[in-house]
Amino acid sequence: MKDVASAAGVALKTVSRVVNGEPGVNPVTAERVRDAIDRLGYSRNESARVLRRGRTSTVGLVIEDVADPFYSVLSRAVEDVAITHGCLLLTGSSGEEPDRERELIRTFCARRVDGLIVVPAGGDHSYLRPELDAGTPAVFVDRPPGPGLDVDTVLSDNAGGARLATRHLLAHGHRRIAFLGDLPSIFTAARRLHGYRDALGHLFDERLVSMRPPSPETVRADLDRMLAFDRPPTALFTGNGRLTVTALRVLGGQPLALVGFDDFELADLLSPGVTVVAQDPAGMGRRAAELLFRRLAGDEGPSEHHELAVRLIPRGSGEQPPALTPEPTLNPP
Amino acid sequence: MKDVASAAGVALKTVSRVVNGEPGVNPVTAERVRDAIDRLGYSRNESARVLRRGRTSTVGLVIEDVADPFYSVLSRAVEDVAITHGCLLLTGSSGEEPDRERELIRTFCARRVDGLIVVPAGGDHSYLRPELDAGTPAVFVDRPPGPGLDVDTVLSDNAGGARLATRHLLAHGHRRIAFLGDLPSIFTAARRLHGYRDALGHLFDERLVSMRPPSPETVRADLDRMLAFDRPPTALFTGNGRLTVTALRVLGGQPLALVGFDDFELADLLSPGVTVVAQDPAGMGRRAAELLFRRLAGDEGPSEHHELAVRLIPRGSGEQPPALTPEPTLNPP
DNA sequence: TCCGGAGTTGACAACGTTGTCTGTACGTCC
DNA sequence: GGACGTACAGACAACGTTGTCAACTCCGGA
Repeated sequence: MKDVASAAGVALKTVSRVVNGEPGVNPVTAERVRDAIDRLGYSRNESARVLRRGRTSTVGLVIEDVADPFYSVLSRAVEDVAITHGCLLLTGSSGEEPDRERELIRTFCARRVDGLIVVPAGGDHSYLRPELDAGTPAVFVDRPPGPGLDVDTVLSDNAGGARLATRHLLAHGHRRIAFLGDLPSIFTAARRLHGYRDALGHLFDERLVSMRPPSPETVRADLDRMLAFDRPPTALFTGNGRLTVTALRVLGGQPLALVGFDDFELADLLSPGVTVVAQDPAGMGRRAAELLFRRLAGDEGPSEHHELAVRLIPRGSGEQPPALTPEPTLNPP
Repeated sequence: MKDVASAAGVALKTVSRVVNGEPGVNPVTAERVRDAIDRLGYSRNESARVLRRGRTSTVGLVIEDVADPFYSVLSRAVEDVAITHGCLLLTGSSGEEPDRERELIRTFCARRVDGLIVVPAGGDHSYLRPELDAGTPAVFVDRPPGPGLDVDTVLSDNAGGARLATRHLLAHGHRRIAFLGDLPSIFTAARRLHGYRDALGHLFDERLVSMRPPSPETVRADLDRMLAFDRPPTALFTGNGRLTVTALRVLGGQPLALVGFDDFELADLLSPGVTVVAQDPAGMGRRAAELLFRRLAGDEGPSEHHELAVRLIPRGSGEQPPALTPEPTLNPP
């Protein structure tokens, strides 16, 4: 900028004014400055600008894994909103590790992001307190923050979705409905278990529930075990997209009705099509980003807690009737 | 930092030394400083640090769309490499629009990223020249830059992969093999067309080729037209993942052998499984990032051009023999 | 007693911007 | 003719770091 100033024969401040489109510059002078800028290929140093002004026009996004379609769609939605506000997006994958999450947030804060959007992996976010008090707003998405932190949240109706799925299977005649979920320490998994249990009422049987990190081995073991029961499940409700896909691979044609939480590409092309409870990751990202930018614009209202609706998409796998099992005869009234 | 200094009763510079782990500080003093840091919840202002040191420890990544699995996997690989170098990743989606690509790169450069990784959308990148000359290295991934720019590239063996796919179908008895690709102005689409044509030799028939932006409508129209020919295609080679999926939807059980470029989740679960030529997006991201960090470490060697191998994964759809068609009888020797 | 050197510590400038304030020229109004 | 307002331009400090260099203390050796 100094070079531009001397090239144009004006003071530093005049160049600054031209670059920022501030009023009060003679059009002739401004033109001369713009010439010099083009000639020298000058571009403003944002670091210095940020240092001086205190705002970075940057938003930090912490998700579990960009490579997961759910989060990459959410991520894109956030980016699209950010761009309309002239903001750049810093993205980091926590890989479901609280330490990496914290490290990412620390790094983002050190770089003075204007705001944070977080899909939390850890259960304790008290370390965010100083940042929040310092005026850096945060929005939690998909899962709420640890206890004691009163921030905006955008969640899915997990329990409601699970109820929907379970009732759907009940309505198609199933009474023995298994549930595979992730660790109950994960908020969404716990909420979905709750909805499932709620919908089942007295039909709930804890032997038909398994909550652990999904892997082909664990899913296979769980399903094998359950299917060997006297009264095996006739339907399966899977608690997230990865589990649904893994279960499909493991089942390989077993006559088990299936409803999965989370929609996924090609669910309609499998045979039968896979009935799912679809969340709206793009909607969540958009909502969270809009909320964040409202905060950045000065909205000081009480923290907001949004819950986005989910919808059941019947495609075949969830509408199959119970396979013939000895169940009714085993349990005469 | 000033506050920390006065709280600990030392000079600014001493705090700086402690924060940066520089030697030559009395352990007792250092401890006192660390205490003060914890007490005040101080964290270094990276903007100021960047301004002073000239390096941002930031890398810019421009892709077409984070929400596309190919790019989100690539993106994650880049992030993983960046993190081992203590770098943060700025990501932006160009949406295949040259203007947005340019705008993103301009923004990244204004923020003084240390380096750029670009999946180019546009065909002209001469605007990058000043940045490159100024010492900001760039690596182009998936597609090369426009003419006249001599930078590192990491590409897939597109032509080889297309040859592989086409020969695979030929080997299974097909002689009428259709090709659906994206616009030939897109580098990868053109290379794949080239490989397809090369493998077909005199069997090439331009009426079996359609190259335009994929949408359900265009794909349906193209396939309907081709299947109505006297000698319709018995096999289809789709030039990218989106086209493969769209074609699968449109075909809905038509007896057409199929090989697709790009692997995708669940390709194995469809029936028949979808035979694909798989690229290695994670490998591309990793390779590009490693290359970039080598440049950042001072490697001044001539520009490198990596081509990653692809592999054919037979799953069923590409091994189907030609359906019975009048072809042989229509064309007696 | 003096000197040299190692081990610490601090003062100060600089990075490239922008906010504040001051200065100058010119035109207008009384 | 003088006071005043407007439009424009520039000087200077400040943002929060870090690199440079100088200074101070303490110790052992001459």
